[in-house]
Parts: sequence; structure tokens; C-alpha cells
Amino acid sequence: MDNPLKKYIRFATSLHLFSGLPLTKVFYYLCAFTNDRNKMEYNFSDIEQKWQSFWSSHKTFKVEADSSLPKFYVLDMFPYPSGAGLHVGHPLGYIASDIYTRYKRLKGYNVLHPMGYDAFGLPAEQYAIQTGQPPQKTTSQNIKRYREQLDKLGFSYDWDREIRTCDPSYYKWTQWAFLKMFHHWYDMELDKACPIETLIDAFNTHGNTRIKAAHNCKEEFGASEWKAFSDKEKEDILMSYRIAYIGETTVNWCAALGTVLANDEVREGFSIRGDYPVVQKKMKQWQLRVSAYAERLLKGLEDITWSDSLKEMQRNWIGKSEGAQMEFMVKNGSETFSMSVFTTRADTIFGVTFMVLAPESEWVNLLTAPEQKEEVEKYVAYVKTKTERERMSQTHHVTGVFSGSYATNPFTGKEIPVWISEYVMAGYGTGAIMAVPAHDSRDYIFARHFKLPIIPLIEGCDISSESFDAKEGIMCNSGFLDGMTVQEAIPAAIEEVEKRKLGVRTTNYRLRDAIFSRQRYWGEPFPIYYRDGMATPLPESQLPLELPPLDSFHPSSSGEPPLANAKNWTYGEYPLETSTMPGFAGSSAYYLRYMDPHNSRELVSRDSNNYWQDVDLYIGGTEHATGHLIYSRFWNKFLFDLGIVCKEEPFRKLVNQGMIQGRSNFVYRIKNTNTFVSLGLKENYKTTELHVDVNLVENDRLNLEAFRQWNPEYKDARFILENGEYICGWTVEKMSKSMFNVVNPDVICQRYGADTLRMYEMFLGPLEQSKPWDTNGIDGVHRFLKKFWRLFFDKNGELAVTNNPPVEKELKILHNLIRKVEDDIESFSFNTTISAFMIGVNQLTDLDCHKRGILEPFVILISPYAPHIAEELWSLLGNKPSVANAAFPVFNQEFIKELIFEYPVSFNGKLRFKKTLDINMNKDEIERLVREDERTIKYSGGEKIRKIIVVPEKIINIVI
RNA sequence: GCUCGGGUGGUGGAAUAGGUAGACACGCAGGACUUAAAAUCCUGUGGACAGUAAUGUCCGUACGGGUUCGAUUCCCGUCCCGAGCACCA
Repeated sequence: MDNPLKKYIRFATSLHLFSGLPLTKVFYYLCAFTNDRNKMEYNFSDIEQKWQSFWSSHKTFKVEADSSLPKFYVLDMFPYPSGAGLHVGHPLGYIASDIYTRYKRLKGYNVLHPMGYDAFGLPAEQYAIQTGQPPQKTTSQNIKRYREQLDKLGFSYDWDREIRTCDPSYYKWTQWAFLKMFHHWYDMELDKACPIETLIDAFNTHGNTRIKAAHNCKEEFGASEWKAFSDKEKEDILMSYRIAYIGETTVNWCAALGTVLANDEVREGFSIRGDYPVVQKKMKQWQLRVSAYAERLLKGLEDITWSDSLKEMQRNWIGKSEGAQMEFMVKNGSETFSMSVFTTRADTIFGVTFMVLAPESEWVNLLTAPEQKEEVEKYVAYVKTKTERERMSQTHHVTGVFSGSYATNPFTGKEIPVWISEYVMAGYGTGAIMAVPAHDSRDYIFARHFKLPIIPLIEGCDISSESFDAKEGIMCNSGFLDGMTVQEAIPAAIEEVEKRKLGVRTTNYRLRDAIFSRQRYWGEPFPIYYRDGMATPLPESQLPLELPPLDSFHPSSSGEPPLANAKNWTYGEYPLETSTMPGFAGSSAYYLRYMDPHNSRELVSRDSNNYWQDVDLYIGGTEHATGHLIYSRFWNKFLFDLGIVCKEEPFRKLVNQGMIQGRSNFVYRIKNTNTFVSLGLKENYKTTELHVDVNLVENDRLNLEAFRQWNPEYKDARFILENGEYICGWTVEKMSKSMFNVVNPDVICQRYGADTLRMYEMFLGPLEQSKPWDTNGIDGVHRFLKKFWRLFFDKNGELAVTNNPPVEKELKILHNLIRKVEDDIESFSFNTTISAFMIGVNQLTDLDCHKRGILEPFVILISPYAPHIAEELWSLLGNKPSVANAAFPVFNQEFIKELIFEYPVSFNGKLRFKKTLDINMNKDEIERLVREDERTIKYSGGEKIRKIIVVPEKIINIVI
């Protein structure tokens, strides 16, 4: 057994052997040392354990809706509990949100600060396929580990509200929302989701010709036709109007994962999870009609406090562009077709010299002339063989084929050829374009390559080597548009198009409907069964439809999703849907469920929702900008349309914490030897750079013994040292196991304590900035906490706080700090607060200040940052029950006067003098004061003076 | 290519309604206490030059211009780094 006493004796013995001192003397020194330590040292591990169990047993952070208190909702993006556990980068945002939460509580708010787990997902399933371990089991193990790690950091979550997306009582409401979407359609006139019954009524009276709806229905029909349709036909038509619908679409199919993926789960033709190739494939899939909300998703960005870059990312993703949809008559031999294109540059119509179709476009078959058939088919086949990545990487590789048919330019009347090329995408606009080579770089390159005519439309533009894409200049060669600026010509052209009935003004969005089914096991089952091949919703009373246990998580032998293997996966005699929902399903409304997590009758009760309303502060990474944060906003808007939630936007303010990168260390092995040379001397040798585990390195000094034991290969390693030490090189890289630079928060907690870790993570730099983790600086923060602790004790280790009234100097330190802490937290500058604390402690130490009137408020100020030490000191000062229930100290204006006195008035940047200025001074008094110095001033008026700037002959500015 | 951020000591970073640049911390150097170590505390620390010294002078916020009594901050141009988007018609 390795108890502390044995360790202690072993340590003393080795000291005795090492130093040659008598054993008795060794014990004497050790005793003196440890006694001293026990008495007054800051014992963080005892303190932190004590208060963490206090908080948990007293449910200190439990909150209830209370209409007598103002509410505040602080939310973290809940984690996916991976098998690797947390590294030091994960808690950054959690620490920031916890500081804000604790601050808001001190300010008298009733703060909702919950936590949970985004527990469905691919990694657990992949692990299950490899090992046969059910995802239920590994997920709950991972959650347990996450919880242990989170608890050590002293977060003030209300754990009674914990949710897990894989819990049936939670995903009941994910399924419920899906059913609601199935039962609704989007009315473009009312601009909201409406019950499907209203659509059926409308079909019964007018058919679908008069209805403005978001849909993908291909037919038009009148009321009598509708009534004559069979049930199956009716159901197929309704399906093309539902907000949750099955539709055939080109999907991202990942063969390696055996599932379809959403656009945000794919990057450059490869899956984000696993980096497997993804191909485009037409499939019937469940989809959510997110595109119906495109305009509202865009508009809603105006009223929320998110960073500009994040809003910009969402705007790009939604990709609104305004222009016109125009009809071109196309002749293929004797047949004539009307083909529509979308353009934002209707003004360039006179420069259209050819048209281009996407190879996948439905027009290709109709418009291919018999004599070109062979060539077109060859080309289309060639395009199909290219992967998505190849098509993207070869952007300037021009390919294409002439279709053999000609369109007519409706304005010039000229015949123009129709081409087919991969540079036009089937998925955007109509899959066909009018090409204006003079003013679009892609059209220009194409025209040059195939020697098609180029007509310049802007006076004086140079198109000899490239197109003129800018929307500026005076129009020419453009008939009635000649002489206008481009900005005038665009609306004028659209107007003319509409007048001549050649097309209509249109807005196009890049945002596409979200593909909502995944052919995998570890997700929410769809509450859908198939009757005679028709997708039919389960009644709400059947929810939740629980995920059945499985023995094998592979796809079935016939290529069906894993759920096809489940026994009795039927509703009565009818088969249930075998796909499951994607990862974003469970995370789309979790912030609502936290408001009322135990409600078994509703997603969230009206009362709870009315009280908590929306998330006031949401902290998380930018990686969710185009995924979760779009889907959540969509989901919330849908629920808003149904009157289930009272706010249209779910996240009022959003802060993106930066990434914490790893700081890797290197050692330098001399080639073909087992000798390592220190950084400063490596130029003298031929060396190989090797990553070394950062846990064996301190302040870039290698622990030689630990290094030898790290890997058997290095057992006999020799070192060339500089000044007796081995200095390692370093660089900043992603934090990952393979770079040996992962720092586990548990290790830091054990060594320095959670309070030090929390403060250090904040001290590292601005919250929103990415920065490397560098353990080197942590001693400074730890030293500060020790100093802070010592402030409360005298030299004998006795609590030394007195009730003497503080003097003005001490009050100034305090009130300066109050203002600083308040300003910094409100502006999320948590890093600079730590400096202010350090200065404050140093000043109080110099003054030997032991006064309760100063120290007690100081404890409150520091408690959001270092809650454990604050609780301990708070209770030592005789307060009950918890500093979390204290009130934030009030900043006293009186001491601002003192600050003014201190601020030097500079003269010519060199001479300095101090002037006594009073906050109550008015303009005349200041003028008189300065006139005595024979200088003139300008004064713009105001209430308080902060500083006064003087230069030769005049005062330039008085800052108020 | 387009959009948005950002370039400050050996290091992380302070300071922007223009006003003592480098707070605070790390590291480094020196010192105190100690038989010793640990811990703790104190001093110095952007660069160059001058002086025995206190101190003084000049140069310094990526680079080049501009506005201003005064610019790290505002404006124009250039370079570099990071993030996002990328045949979006």
C-alpha cells in the first residue's frame, strides 16, 4: 500500500542519503516545513473538494422560474461526449460562461445555466461497428467521464436540468417537432407555417394554381382535378408541400459511412467526420423545407448581437441574390422550347452571345440536336466520372460541348448557340445561364476557349485579356440602356423584361432544404410507418418511438440501414422507417427543453417559456456557424409560427470563443545516434527533430529521467546540455495525440487547482482569439492566488481580518477594482480583469491591509473567476451560506475624484504638473484655473472630467 | 479570386470617441532568507548612444505616405499572417 506516511518516510530517507545529513535533522526540517505549510498555505485541493461537494449537496445552483426576479439565460454549446475526454481547450468557453453566470447572479438575476450532452452521433456508432459495444453503453461511459472532468472545474450548472439527446424522454420532443413539420406547409402570403388542413381546404376550392407556397410540386391542378385524384396521388402532392417531406434530390452519399450527409457535413468532396470520399447521387430522402425560411433567417440576423464574421458566414450560406428569371426561346430543329435562366445582371442582356446548360440539367436531352447527340453523351458521361473534388480543383480547366440548338436573344433577335458545360451547376438557379463573356470571367474564359463572340457593353472597358466584372461604368451597345450607369441599368432592364413579359423579378437563395435522413443506427428513429408504400405519421400518443437494441450495427445484407435488422420494427403490421435523424435534430431545440426539462406533456410549458424567453448569452465555437446555428434558428422559427415559443430568434447574443491550439515541444536527436542535443547547440550537429510529450517538459526544460522512461528506445539516451539543462524547441500546432501536445485539465487541476486553471485560461488572451496553450505562464497566476490567500492571514497563519474602517487609499483600490471588474465582464474582456486583481492584491499587500471592508468585497469580486477560494474565504470571514448569493459591490462615485487628481496633466509631452480638478467643476471654473497658467482652453462641456490634455498655448481637449 | 479579422519587447498580451506605448504575467539577470533545497520576497529588464552616478538624448507599435500641436489608434497604398466562402450566373 502506498499511503502518504510511507511516501513521506521514503522521501525523507532519500533526502538523508542524498544530503548526508543525519536522519533526525532531516525530519526536523521537514516537520518545520510541513507545519508551516499546513498553517497558512493555500491548500487548493482540500478547498476545492470541500466546496464542490457543498455546492452539489446544497443544490446551490438550482434555479426555478421566479417572476419576482429578472431572468438571464446563459448557455454553452453542449458537448458531444467523445471517448477521448476533455482537453484543456474545451473548457475555455465554459469558464467564460460560468464567470458571466456567477456575475449575473451577484447582480441579482435569476440565471438559468444548464448543461447536457449531444449524445447521438457517428463516432459512437463507428466504435460500435468496430467493437460490437452498443453505443448506449459507450455513450454513458463517456458522459460519466465528462461529468467528472466538468465537476472538477467548479462550474455552477443546475445539473437537475441535465438533458441527453439520446434519452427517449428527450427525443420524444425531437420526434414530436418532426411530426409537427410533417403536418404543416409554408404559406408565402402569410409568411408562416400553417396546418396542412388549410392547404387541403384550399385545394378543394381552387386547386393549387392560386396558392403561394414553398413547395416542390411539379403539377398544376384545379379543384375538380384535385377531387378526382386517388388518395395516393393526393398524398404525393401533399408531400411536396409539407415542411418535413420525402423528396428526390441530389444528395451527398458517403459510401464508406453508408449514409447521406448534409452540405455542412461535407468539405471539398470529403466527409468532415472520417474524411471519406462523398459522391453526388439522386435519392429519395426526408428533407426539411429550410429554404422556405431563407428570407426570415436572413432578416433575423439584423436584430441579434452576433459577431460580424459569424453573421457574414450565415449570410453567405443563405446566399441571397436578386435578379430576374428570363425566358429564352430555344429551337432544336423544328421543335421550340421555352428555357428559363436566372441572372443578376439583366442589364447585360445585349451582350449575351451564347447560353450554357449544366450537364445534369433536364434540358440537355430536349435540346441536343441529333447530329450532336453522340458528342453530348460522351461529354455528359465524362463529367460523371469526375469526382466532386476533381471538378472543384480544376476550376480553370475549360470543357464543354455544343448542343446543336440555338436560342434567340429576345432583345437583339440574334440566334445564339446553346452549349453544355460543367462550369454551370445544376443545383443553383435553373441549371442554365445566359452567358455574357465581356462581363463575367467564367463566361469570358469559356468564350475565348471555344472562340465565341464577345461584345463589350461598358464604355471604355478593356476586355482584351480579361472580362470587366465590376458593376460600374456607362452602358453602350445596349439599345435603350445606352448612356445609363450600370446601377441605373439593372433595374431598368428588369422593368423592361417584365413589361415585355419575357421574365419576372426573382430572388434566389443558395440555402437548400436540409436532408434529414441518415442510414444509420445511433440517432432518433422517425415516427413514420409505411402503409401501402405511403409514409404515414405515428399518432402523437405513440411517442417516443424508442430506438430498439441491436446485435449488429452494420447495414443489413440487402443494403438497408441497420434498423432493418431490428426485430419487430413495425407498427402493427406496417414497417417503420429504418433511417434515423441526423445529428443536428437533437441539438436544434435543446435550449428550449432546458427551460422545462421534466415536462412529460409538452416540449416546454407556456409559463416556462414566457419566463425564460430566449438565450441571453450563448457561447460556443464558430464551427457551428452554418450547421447547428442555421438549423436551430429555423427550428425555433417554425415553433414560433405554431405559437409554441414566444421569441422568433433563439440566441440573442452569441460569443465565439477561440480555439486553444497545442504548443508542441521538440528534442533534437543527432543522426544515427541516441544522443540528444539542446536547442541552442543543435546548429553544430546534424539532427532530427522529434516531438516530445509536453508533459515531460517544464518551461521548455526537459525532464531527462522522465524522458528516458517515456519510451524504451530512449532508455539509454545521452544528452548534450547547455548550462546543465536540456532546452526543447517548440511550435504551435493543433492539439492532438500524435503531436504529444495534449494537456489534460485533470493534470492541471491536480497540480495547481481549478481556480488557477480557470484564471489562467482567461489570462491567456482575449476570449474570442485563438491562442496556443502554454503551461509556462501558469505559475504566475497560481502565485497570485497564493498571495491573495495570504492577504487574509498574519505571519503566524492566523486569520487577521479586522473590522477597522478602511482609509481612503484602500477604498480607492477597491472601487477602482469594482469598476474594472464590472466593465471587463460586461465587455467579455476577462483577461484584463486578472491583471487588475493582481495589481489590487499587490497594492493591498504593500499597505498591509487586513480590513474586512476591503477584503470582503474583494472576495465577491473574485468569486466568478476563482469560486472555490472565494467560498473558503467567504466562510472563514464568518459569512453564510455561499458567496454565490452575495450582492455585487456597488461602485462609489466619490473615489472617481481621486482618480482625476492622479491623472497627470501633460504639457508639451514633457512637463508635467498636477492640477486639482473636481468632478463638479463647471466650464467657467476650469477656464479660470487654466487661465492662471496663461493658457487658453477649449471645453466641450459635460458632467465628469477624466483627464485634461494641455499643449503649448492651449488646452486641446478635456476628456469627460 | 472574394469577404472578414489581425501584425506592438525574448514570450503571452495591455493601452484605441487620438494624449506619458509596452500595464499585468512569463522568461532572463542579480540579490535577501537558508548548512542546503523548496517556498517566499526585493531589484533590473524595448533598442542605441553619452555619463562615475542620479540622469539625459535619439530611435522604436509590419512597411511607405497623409491628416494633426500630437497617430499603435483616423485616412490612402503595399507586404505578411489567420479565418470563412469559392465556378452562386
